[in-house]
Amino acid sequence: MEWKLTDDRPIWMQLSEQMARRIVAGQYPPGSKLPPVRELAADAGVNPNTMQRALAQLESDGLAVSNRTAGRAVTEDSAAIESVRRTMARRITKEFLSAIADLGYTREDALALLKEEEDTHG
Amino acid sequence: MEWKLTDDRPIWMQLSEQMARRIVAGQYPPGSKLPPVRELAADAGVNPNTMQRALAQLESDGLAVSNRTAGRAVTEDSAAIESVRRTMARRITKEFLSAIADLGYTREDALALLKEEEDTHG
DNA sequence: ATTATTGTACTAAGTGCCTAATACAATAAC
DNA sequence: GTTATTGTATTAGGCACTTAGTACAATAAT
Repeated sequence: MEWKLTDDRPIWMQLSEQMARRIVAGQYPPGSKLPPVRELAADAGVNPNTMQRALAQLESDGLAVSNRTAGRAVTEDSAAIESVRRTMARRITKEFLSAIADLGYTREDALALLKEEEDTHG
Repeated sequence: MEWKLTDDRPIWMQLSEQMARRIVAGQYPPGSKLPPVRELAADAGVNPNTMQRALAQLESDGLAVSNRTAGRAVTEDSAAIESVRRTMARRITKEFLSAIADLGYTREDALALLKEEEDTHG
C-alpha cells in the first residue's frame, strides 16, 4: 500500500494511521523491526521530524516500541494488535452508517450502495 | 442535527460539508432561504468569517446562491441537489470499503461488521 | 577502537486556519 | 426617507503544522 496523503488533515496523523493499518493488516508482523525514521520519511516524501511525530503516536497507541539505537519494532503483543484492529473496524463502520444516515438514506439504501460499488469495482 | 466539529480538519470545511448534508437531506428545501451568516456562525459557535468561508464553498459546489442583501438561499435546481447527494453517498461508500479492505477484512467481514453495528445500535 | 546508524531534540522560517474587530455598499423593512 | 439587515472585505494577532538544518548520545557494525 502506497502512502495516501491529503492536505486537509495533519500529515503526522495520517502517517500514524497508515502505519497502524499496515501493522494490524500484518504487513509488519508482531515483533518485527520497522524501517528507520529517516527511511520511512524519505519513502513517504515528508520531513523526518514529521515521521518521527507519527511514530511517537504509534507508540502511544501501543503498537510500536523504540529501542534507542537498535531501531524501532512492532509490539509483540499480538492480542493488543488484534484489539486495535477490531476497534478501528468498528469505528469505521459506525462512521459509515452515520454518514449515510445523515444523507437521508435508510439501511436498505446503504446495502444497495454497497452492492452497487462492489459490482462496479469487483 | 447538531454541529459536529473535530479539531483535526479545517472548521470551514466541516461546516460546509454539514450544510451540504442538511441541504441534500431536505432540511433546507430547494429555493428556501438560509439563515444569515452571523446567525449560523453564532449557532455553530464559530467566527462569522469562518462560516462565511464555509458558505462560499457551498456556492462553489452549486448548492446555494447569495442575493446580496436579500440573504442566501438554497439552489432551486433539485436535480443538482440530488446529484450531489448521490455523489456524496458513493464517495462515502467507496471510502468505507477501502478502509475496511486496508485493515485486511474481506467483503463478507464488512457485511458482518455492518450487521453487528446495526444489531447493537438499532 | 573507530565508524556508521538510530532515535531524539532543538531552533528558525513559512504557511494556513481561526478569531477579533471594524467597515462598507446594497437593499429590505418600517 | 430612515433604519436595520445582509453579504462581503480588510487588518491584525495567535496558534498548529511542516520543512530545513543541525546536533547529540547510545550502540550496532566493522
